[in-house]
Amino acid sequence: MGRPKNFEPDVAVARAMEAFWSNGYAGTSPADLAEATGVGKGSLYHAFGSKRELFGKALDLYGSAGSELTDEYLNEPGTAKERIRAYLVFLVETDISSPARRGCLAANTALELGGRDDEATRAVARMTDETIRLLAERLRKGQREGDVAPEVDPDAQAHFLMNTLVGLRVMAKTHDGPALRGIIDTALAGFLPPHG
Amino acid sequence: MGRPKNFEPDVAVARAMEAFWSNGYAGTSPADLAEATGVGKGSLYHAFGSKRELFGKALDLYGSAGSELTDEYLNEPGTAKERIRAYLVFLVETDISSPARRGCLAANTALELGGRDDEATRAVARMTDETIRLLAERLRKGQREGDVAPEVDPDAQAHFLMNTLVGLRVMAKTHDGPALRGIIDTALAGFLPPHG
DNA sequence: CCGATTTTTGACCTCAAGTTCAAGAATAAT
DNA sequence: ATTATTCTTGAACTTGAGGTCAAAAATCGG
Repeated sequence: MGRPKNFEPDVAVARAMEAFWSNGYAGTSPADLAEATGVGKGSLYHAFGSKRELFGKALDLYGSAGSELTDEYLNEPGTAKERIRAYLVFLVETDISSPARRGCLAANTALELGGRDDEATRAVARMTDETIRLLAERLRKGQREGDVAPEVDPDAQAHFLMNTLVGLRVMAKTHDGPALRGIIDTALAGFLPPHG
Repeated sequence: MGRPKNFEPDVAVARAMEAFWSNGYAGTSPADLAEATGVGKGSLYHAFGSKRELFGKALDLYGSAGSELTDEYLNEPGTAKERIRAYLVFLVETDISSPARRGCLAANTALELGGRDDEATRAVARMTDETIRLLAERLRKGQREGDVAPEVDPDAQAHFLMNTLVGLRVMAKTHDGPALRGIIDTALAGFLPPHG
């Protein structure tokens, strides 16, 4: 009972996520959030408690949407190397095709809040580790299917790829498509094919 | 003539840089800057005009100090691969040895201000390109001295290394020494030795 | 010592961030 | 209808950010 909500909390979180993504945590004010979600400031506080809690929900959403997307991308038909390349290229193209250059919410958060907000830092660490896990899993699948050399260490390689990915999304703020695609090529060149 | 300054502007900029580095641009208030520099708020405004201008000076200082350090590190005796590894290890160790985990001011700035502050974005891009230049130069020197294979493309490799470096400094916010050192190993493994 | 000039100091101002809250509106159960 | 409950709205509050300014202090040339 009680008066029904005027908005879908999930939608509001999704819109808030976009706002935080574009402008950072500190750079997004309650007024901005009200405008982005179409929900009154008071209602937002009523529903979510605080800006920080809303941000927490937004981060969670980003994490689950991101790992879903990663999973789908990596497991489409193709070799591990092909799929990983496609994934990296997709992220880079997405980044640079928008003039906003908002990059990766997780990386942005790591740099903005890292060290000063333990919970946010841990949330980012979890997302990162999840992506690393998906990459390592895909590499092992590649080894089973014979398109990744058995001497490749999937965990080490996955960590390295994650690092490359993070780097790319930061460099997307300052560099252009050709530079970024070149980096992808170089990063994947050291990636041993089988019987190599 | 006129009343002499009570402080060394260079020192104030250096201290301001530390403050911005630790807390970000938005996270550092004029009051914080006054405390960090030991200079009154009014004097800071008198001397530097605005917080943003002071930040500009701090960024410049970071850039010149950084490229000096990079240059020194890369050109100590040793092969290109040895020196580049030493450089990466040094940065990572520095990052994780401090509990503040402040990372790289340039990367922090790229993510905090990238897109929203053109001048800051360009400043970061310049620093990045300068480091890439130094790396490429060192690789060419390695080719002349015979410790880097001639088929290596110094520019492409330098871009890739820069990207790895940026990634490491972001991941230093969330991951520990062993993980980061492992990434360095993997990144450098794809680096072809001569005759190879 | 007297201006002229430059710097310091601290009070002051404006504005927005982040939050709270009282009053009213919408619903369901009785 | 009444009540209990939940949500909305808009005003209001507190705090600090970012910056300005007038007055005092320190220096130098004459």
